[in-house]
Amino acid sequence: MGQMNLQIVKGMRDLVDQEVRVFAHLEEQARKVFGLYGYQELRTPILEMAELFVHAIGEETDIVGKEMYLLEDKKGGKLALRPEGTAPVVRFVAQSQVLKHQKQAKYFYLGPMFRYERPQKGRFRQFHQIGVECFGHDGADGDLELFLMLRQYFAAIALTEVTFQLNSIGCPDPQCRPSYKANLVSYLKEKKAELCEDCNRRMETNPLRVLDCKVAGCQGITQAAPKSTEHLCSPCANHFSELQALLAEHQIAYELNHRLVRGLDYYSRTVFEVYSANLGAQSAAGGGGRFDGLFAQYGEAPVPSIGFALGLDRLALLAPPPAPEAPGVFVIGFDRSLVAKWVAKVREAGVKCSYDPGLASMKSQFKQADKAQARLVVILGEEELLAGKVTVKDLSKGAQATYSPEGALNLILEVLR
RNA sequence: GCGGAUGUAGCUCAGCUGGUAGAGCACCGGAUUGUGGCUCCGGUUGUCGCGAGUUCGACCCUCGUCAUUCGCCCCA
Repeated sequence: MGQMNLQIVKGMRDLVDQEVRVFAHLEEQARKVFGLYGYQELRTPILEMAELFVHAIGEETDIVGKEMYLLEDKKGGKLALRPEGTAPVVRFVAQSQVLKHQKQAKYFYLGPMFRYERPQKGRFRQFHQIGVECFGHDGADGDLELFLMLRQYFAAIALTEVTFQLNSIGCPDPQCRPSYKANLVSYLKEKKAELCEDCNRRMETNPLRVLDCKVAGCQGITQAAPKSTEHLCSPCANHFSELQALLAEHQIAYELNHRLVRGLDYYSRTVFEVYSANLGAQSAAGGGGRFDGLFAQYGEAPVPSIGFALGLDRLALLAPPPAPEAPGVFVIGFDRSLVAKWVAKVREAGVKCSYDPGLASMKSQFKQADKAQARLVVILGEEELLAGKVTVKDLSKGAQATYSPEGALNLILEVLR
């Protein structure tokens, strides 16, 4: 047997200690804030029927076409590692029929998602999202609630420097998005020669996508393109202006971006993204929108719905790290059993405690205490052993004194709890 | 799937048209024979990503391969 290749799978990563604390902190704050708004935590499986995502996200999207992790179970059932969180939540709501006995259902979820993409800054094949979905209410005040909640959440994690971008892409009514799309396509066809190769392709497959092309030449053209918000049917137009009025009323800052279109097929009306610089090419830390038509795509009775997802890995790059872990005690000595006894005693008292199992030289043990960022050092040397006493040194002050065993423990509790 | 950059000590990196490797930090020891963090002195550390090729000789040149990273596509 040769040397095993002990290497993590491409696009996956191990999170250790501080990194885990950052994630845990972001999750904990989400639970707290979303809970205030009446959202319940929902944990869905990581595996779903592949079909679920094909219907929700759209057959021709890259996510379904080439980025899903697909596998078969032993009976040949086609499964997928979930590439996003909305479809599973919708599946749960439909399957459990919660809306049969309540008007609204509000859930948040957090956990890993999987897409087979080329990794780069802020993008991994296993990535983590925090998302929320609100079902059963179609008013603009429902949209507003998400913005209020996001604002509160960003404040809770001390995240500044983010901006909301907002747009409305209308609904499937023939008077609305389809008519706008036709309008847009005919405009784009006139400019065909000036658009990049990709955009010429997108014009056929997904014309709205031309709007967010990054090529400078295309941007110049799309700047002047017809805007979706100017071609909304009147219910959609009312919804959008109502939302803008509410945002103003609650002093939520946003930028209208008529070139904002979201990647997944299920969105309708309100779409928005959370932007930040400092994310390299991945400037979006999150995004969401309304998806009133998704239930119908599954052959279910329609349910007005809206939600968003935040990229946890990206938030972790942006948010200031949480407070470091509380310091503890380090026990130093030469007598194995005496050291072990004190270590146990301090830990049982609820204070973080470590020691050098090698019981190296005093100097070395002190260095380790410093490195472990201990606040107090319990010294069990020969003098202490003879006198039946304990010396405690405060590393932050450099001062030390000798106590009875009881006195030492009291001091530790006083300083560190 | 496509393009660019990078792979040398535990970490961050240097290494001159090719002559078989170095710095800082870290680690260990000493100055301080019971005391860290600062300072000074000394010491250890390498299949130079992997595999071929060119060459008297390759960390350096060629090709391949793997990995990382930044972009494109797409998306959180």
